[in-house]
Amino acid sequence: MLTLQSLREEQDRIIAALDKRHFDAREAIQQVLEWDAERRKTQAQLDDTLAQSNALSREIGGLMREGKKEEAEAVKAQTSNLKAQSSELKEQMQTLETQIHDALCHIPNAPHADVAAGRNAEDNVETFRSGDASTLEHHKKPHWDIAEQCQLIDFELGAKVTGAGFPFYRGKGAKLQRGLIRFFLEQADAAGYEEFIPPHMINPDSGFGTGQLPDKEGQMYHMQDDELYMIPTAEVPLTNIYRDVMVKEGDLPIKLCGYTPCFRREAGSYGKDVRGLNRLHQFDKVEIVQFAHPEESYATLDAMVEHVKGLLEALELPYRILRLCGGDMGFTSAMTYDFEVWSAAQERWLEVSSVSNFETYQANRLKCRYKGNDGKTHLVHTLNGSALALPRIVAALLENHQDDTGIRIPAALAPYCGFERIDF
RNA sequence: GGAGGUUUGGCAGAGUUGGUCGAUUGCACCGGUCUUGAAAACCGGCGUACCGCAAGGUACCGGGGGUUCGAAUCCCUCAGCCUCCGCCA
Repeated sequence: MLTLQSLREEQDRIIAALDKRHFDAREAIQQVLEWDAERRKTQAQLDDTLAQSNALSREIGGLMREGKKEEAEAVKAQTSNLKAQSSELKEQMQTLETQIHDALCHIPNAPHADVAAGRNAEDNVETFRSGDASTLEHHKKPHWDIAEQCQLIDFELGAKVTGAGFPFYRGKGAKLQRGLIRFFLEQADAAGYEEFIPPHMINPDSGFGTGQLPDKEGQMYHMQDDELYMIPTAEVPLTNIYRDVMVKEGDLPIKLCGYTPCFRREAGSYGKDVRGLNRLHQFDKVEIVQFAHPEESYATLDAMVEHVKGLLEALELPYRILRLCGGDMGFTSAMTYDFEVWSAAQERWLEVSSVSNFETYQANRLKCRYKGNDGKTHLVHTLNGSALALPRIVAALLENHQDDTGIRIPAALAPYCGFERIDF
């Protein structure tokens, strides 16, 4: 969430930035600032009351030690009024703090100055495209047909055993998954990201830390008996490693990566968007995460974008990069680049990666800070990106590297799969 | 799942018959003296957050709640860790 300090100091800038999301923050911010002023006033009163209580208690302590019991009793009588006062003030404080917190939780991150205003995906800005329109393939067999024909993925079996959106991968389909995961992890490793295998379930504190809770509660699978959530992305456990941690300024940037399955309820999705591998309830992804110095975080974002580019180049897939407009960005992000690969059968672009800088929005929830040269503590900037999400990559590989007799596995990937072709 | 123990500031480790304890001490760390430089020694500093222009105040000894004029110290509850038992990949 945004910091109170930033709301106080840069109210106008934040309101203007949030306008780019078509989020009118004027009223909410006004309200928060009012509550905050009240909170500060209340705290001053409370602190004062408590200070008086403490003074009397010390006095009583001194009198008791000297054995002046009656005098002590007399002083005790004075405390009851203060006690009632302070408990009332405490209650007021708590109410105000809760109100402020709840309100802050419902204000999205302020987009970076370079982010375009805009309502939806059509307003996103293409910042890079591999090749040009003439290099795009068309009229290919859709990946769901190939997956069935070559027995790579069994959607119906998944539907029987679990439900729609939980496919089985089999044979070369399974090996392709494993090969891609290893390929992505090795690339991340080479780029200096430390590999983790995190838990696949998280507690509510972690869900709050990265912003899934309370805003996206319904998107996660929830184990009610144990109050745990299935992770929607490795971002959540990886980023929460540094929840409530004071990092050393010299240790920044911290670079982590990890492969996990990701679980998403995807409530409300339907139609062609969910066909085949387009949208699944469980899918595999390698995630990269960085904790960066605020002054470096946009250079870091660029470096992460370059990393993902390298992966798509190696897979020889046609792709483009979009800088999302305000209206299409996630709640917690200050700037996001989406990567899309071409589906030669569906003849449309499929999102395979999202790389974001959250600035201090997550760090403020996580309380992940460093002590600067100035001796003060500052929030770090957090960033993450998919590198990469597998299903749509598989779809794109099957469709774009298709010829009359089968599928060619790109040379960079083949060693990880153990085969160079999938024959029809 | 059952029984017992335990949880203190970056780490180690005091403090549990409630009362100058936000907390002794050591290490680590930062600054200074000394030194050509370093080490050693000595001196000083050294938790976090909030309120306040400041002086200063308030809160925090795993989390939450309670008893009390007053709690790191007593009670309840939840969680983590350790030991033993049970069950099991």
